Amino acid sequence: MKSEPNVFSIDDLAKRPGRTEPWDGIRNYQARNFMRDDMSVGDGVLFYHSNCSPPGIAGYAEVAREAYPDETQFDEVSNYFDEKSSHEKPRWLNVDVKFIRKTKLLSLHEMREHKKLESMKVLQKGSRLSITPVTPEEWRYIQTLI
DNA sequence: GCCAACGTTGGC
DNA sequence: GCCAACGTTGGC
Repeated sequence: MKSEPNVFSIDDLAKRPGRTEPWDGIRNYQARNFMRDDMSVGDGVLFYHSNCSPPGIAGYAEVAREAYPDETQFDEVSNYFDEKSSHEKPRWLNVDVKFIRKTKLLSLHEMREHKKLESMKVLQKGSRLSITPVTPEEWRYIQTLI
């Protein structure tokens, strides 16, 4: 899961009450569907710092609550407000994410040097999704690196 | 700041 | 349903 560290970093997550935070503000259907369909409580999360220097995986987290309506879509003063959404028919969802631990940064550059990671969705050309799946093989290999 | 690669919107 | 215009992401 990508986050811009100047907006919300792995350190910010560690400081939240219960070390847990709703992963709100997702306004892309594919990313929403990953949360809705493919993420369960206890699933591992790679916390990726994007739009920074250097970008890369900065820590481990886990899914702490399955997908539920994203409150920010109903908040008129929020940047994430969606006037086409309603409590009756919420359009956007989020999971809760819980801090596990920080890691040595596994930079994007370094990730690209590992052949066993070349299939990762997040490394594909043009990949812009802020949430992408990781295979068990990719997960296990990354654990040998950080 | 640039820009490639997407996703979304809306006229037709 | 097509597709041009526009907006966003995020590495560089």
